[in-house]
Amino acid sequence: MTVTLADVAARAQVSPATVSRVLNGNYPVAASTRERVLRAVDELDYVLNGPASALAAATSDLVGILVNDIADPFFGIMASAIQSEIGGPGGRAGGERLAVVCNTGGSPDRELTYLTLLQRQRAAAVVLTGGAVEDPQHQAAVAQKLRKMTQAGTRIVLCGRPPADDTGAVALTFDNRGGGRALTEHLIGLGHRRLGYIAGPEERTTTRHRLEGHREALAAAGIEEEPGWTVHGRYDRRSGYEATLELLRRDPSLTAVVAANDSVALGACAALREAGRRIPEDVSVAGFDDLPFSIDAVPALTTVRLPLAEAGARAGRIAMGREEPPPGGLATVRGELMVRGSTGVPRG
Amino acid sequence: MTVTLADVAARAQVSPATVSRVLNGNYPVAASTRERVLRAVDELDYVLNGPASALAAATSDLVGILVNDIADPFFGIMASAIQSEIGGPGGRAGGERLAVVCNTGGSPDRELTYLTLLQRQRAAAVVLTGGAVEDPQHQAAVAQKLRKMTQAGTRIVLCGRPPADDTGAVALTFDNRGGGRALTEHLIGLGHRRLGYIAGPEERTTTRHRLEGHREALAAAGIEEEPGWTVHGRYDRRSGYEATLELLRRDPSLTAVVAANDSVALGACAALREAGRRIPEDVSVAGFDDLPFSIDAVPALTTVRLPLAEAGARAGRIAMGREEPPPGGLATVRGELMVRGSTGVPRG
DNA sequence: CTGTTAGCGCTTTCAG
DNA sequence: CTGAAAGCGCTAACAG
Repeated sequence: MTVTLADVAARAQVSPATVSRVLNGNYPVAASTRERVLRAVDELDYVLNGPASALAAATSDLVGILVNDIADPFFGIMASAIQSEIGGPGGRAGGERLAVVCNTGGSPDRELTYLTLLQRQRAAAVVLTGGAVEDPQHQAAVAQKLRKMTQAGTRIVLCGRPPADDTGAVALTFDNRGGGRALTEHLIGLGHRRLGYIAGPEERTTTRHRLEGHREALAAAGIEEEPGWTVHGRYDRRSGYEATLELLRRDPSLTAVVAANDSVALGACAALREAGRRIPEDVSVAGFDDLPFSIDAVPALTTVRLPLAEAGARAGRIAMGREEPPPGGLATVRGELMVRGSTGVPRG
Repeated sequence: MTVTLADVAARAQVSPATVSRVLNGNYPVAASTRERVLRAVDELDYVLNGPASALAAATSDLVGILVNDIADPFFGIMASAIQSEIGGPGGRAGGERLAVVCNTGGSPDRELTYLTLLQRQRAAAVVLTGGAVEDPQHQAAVAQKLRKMTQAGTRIVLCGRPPADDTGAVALTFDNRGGGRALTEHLIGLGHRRLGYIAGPEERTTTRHRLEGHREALAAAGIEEEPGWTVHGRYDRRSGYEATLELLRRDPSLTAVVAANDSVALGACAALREAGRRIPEDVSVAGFDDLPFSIDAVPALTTVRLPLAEAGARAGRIAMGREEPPPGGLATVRGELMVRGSTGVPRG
């Protein structure tokens, strides 16, 4: 029924091995023979059987990209950059790799299952993006899996994710703590003393690091955080909206709201506006990430720009072995404070 | 070196066949035997070899999702919904399917290559999202490939993409033309007579249909479009910004700007504001899609809401054979006009 | 440069 | 309910 390599060989009057060699291009073959084989492939409309070749060669051309939320541009931008570097279709010739992005939805279980699926497929490489869940049991399970996979020859790169020790994984970490501190220092520098903070989900490394940076800045300035100034939520707009309403209820005298990321900040702006507060005259707002839409907010959002595309591209190259991993297998990627219209001097 | 099914069989003192049956759960096995096998799997830390089983079974558990731009939430939202329905990890038990999203970047070549890769992998199903490129040669190539894949047993669903005849593919199409018309009718109803239009890339079906809807509305109202009122660009913010500047240069008397999508509309707003035009007092702006950030624009964006998540979920279910395809293999999904602050009565 | 020869690790009849 | 046997379609030594 389906055309196999043997059919092509028969038609081209060569051995299966030769067909395999011209298809893989990793072995010298006479030009005339190649010609003949290629013609046969074309005439028969032959399609290589991926599983069969992966089985025989004991490797596959799959590269996995794990993301927490594919609908969030934060991950989309990284995924896009990673993928453009893994030499997938349209990339440089030869390596026809299938970049597969897997959406974990932030669920530890899914993360593990996807890792297993990728392990089953004998993926050539896997890039895990974004913050990790801090549950020790889960982290141990992931670490063990990563270890197994590196041992099996799969290259693992963490992009925007804290390092996983003893796993053989290369990590490009974002300096969330430093960024968070810079942002809050900026606000304090403007004169703010009463700052609300809308954090992400409790158990995420990203959440914790950004919050810690914020608190470091507060502590350094001798500002004591009052209970109720921090609210946890999800990394989305709606969460920012609701959290801001809650913050306003708890302490109407806040002069600034720092959000876990830009989407949350946008939700915060909406809530503030509805509550009749002007930005930044009454309340300053700051985000994190500097996603494309952040500059379009009115006023434009003060935020910390993370070089998502650059980091993703680098992760992709490292995953493909086309770039040397950083010394110690760990590099920290810094963010850049982008001061825009949403933050200003507090009133009064 | 690596643990194989035979090792598990030996350890559990059963035949490889039995282990296979336990693992696939599609065959009666005595509870005690299953128990023993499962224990052995655990103790040996066995991982099924995906390619080997795909080869032997002649099918795989891969489901492909093709998107034009993974960094664009338009696609991210659909991909996320599709994936949640294909019973991937975290979904209902049993089917552990690997949903792989492939980013074509809008390139016809990549699209074809990814399709081939998926074909190679003997993907169980493929969902193609978003507009198609209109080049006849490319469309023929895609159609032929899709036909081949359906013949080989791969289920194909088009989501937000026009139907591909005679390919056996099910299509859930967005009513871009109707949405475009409704939007422009709304503007005309407000009193606008001079409307600029920022279209997407020339060769996309989505672009053409939305533009046609716009022109239908113009024609129905007896408004003659002046040359220069339409500019083509990409589906991103920057493009909207630049196109608006161009539109303003060509005809400063325009009272409304209709954008190809919400991102473009945001760029248009930015350009307008910088040019000192108030929205909507001086110029009304409308988008398309109703992505999450659109409601946060100031003023909030008038747009056409497309039920991206619903359509994606349905496409996913159809791809998995869990929902009956629509009659004739074709369903049209309508958008809903969302009138918000960015459109108003023209001045004067 | 090309053919021959063994498998890769699993599933699946077909018997028991 | 379980085992034995026969490949699935390809690649990779190893000879020539």
